[in-house]
Amino acid sequence: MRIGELADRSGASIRSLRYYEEQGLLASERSASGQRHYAESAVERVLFLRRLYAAGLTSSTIAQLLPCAYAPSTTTSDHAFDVMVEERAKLDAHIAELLHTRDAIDGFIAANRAHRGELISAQQ
Amino acid sequence: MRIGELADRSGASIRSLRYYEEQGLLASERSASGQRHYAESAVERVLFLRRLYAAGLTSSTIAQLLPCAYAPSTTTSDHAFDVMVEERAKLDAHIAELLHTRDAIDGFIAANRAHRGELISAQQ
DNA sequence: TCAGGGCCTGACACTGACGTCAGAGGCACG
DNA sequence: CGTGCCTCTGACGTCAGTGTCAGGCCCTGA
Repeated sequence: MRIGELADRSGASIRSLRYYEEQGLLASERSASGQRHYAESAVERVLFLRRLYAAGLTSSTIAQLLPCAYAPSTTTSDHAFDVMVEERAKLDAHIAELLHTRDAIDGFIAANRAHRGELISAQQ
Repeated sequence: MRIGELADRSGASIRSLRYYEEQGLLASERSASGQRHYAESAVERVLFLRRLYAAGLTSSTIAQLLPCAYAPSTTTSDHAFDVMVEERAKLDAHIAELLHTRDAIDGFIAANRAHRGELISAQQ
């Protein structure tokens, strides 16, 4: 498929797809005229890339761990494996932080609901 | 306390503290000469601000929901309350995404460990 | 009273993942 | 064969939070 279709199906913009390629995260076959062509599997790959971006990973970090994700058979992926384990740990810490933040917000929401409840009671 | 101490105790840079003030997120008393002075409570407030930033909230979003967090008694905080509830929902969705991503990474890690196990077995 | 560190404002630099525009060629369809 | 949509490269713009620098005032201790 061409880049427009991949964009539609993955939810990424055409600009983003070209950027991912520039960063070495997404390969493409080129037609004689230079147009990019992608296999079906590219859709899922882009979705995974977007997931990693959403998790706060940077392009270069993703580039480092990708070999681990897509070529577990290579012996050269020691670094990729280490990076992936490290990022998993960071992600875990980040999730814990977010849970804590969510609890804090829940506290404020509860306090407000209580106050609103009082207001409503007072009005009645 | 002055800005330098607040920076030390909150972990935020002096630059950031001034920026938070500029965005209406952090008030300060000014001395006659114009220097900022903060109460003890500012430390905790800055920590909360940093937590919200880390959760991906933007300055203006934080500014919108802060009244709800620090003045639940005002009747004017309807909008703040709505924003806070909305952000809590987004945060929840984000956490779910991250958990999903973590699972995906765990899958890759497991696949790699398995392969490494095979390698080690083959070497023995 | 001088030194040195903290603080002030204002402004420009930077980073990263894009948006967007310009100018040009590719490709299918009527 | 031309029209219209898709794609190409290259380059500059954007946004948000922050770093950093300049030029100058504040304030405490020797």
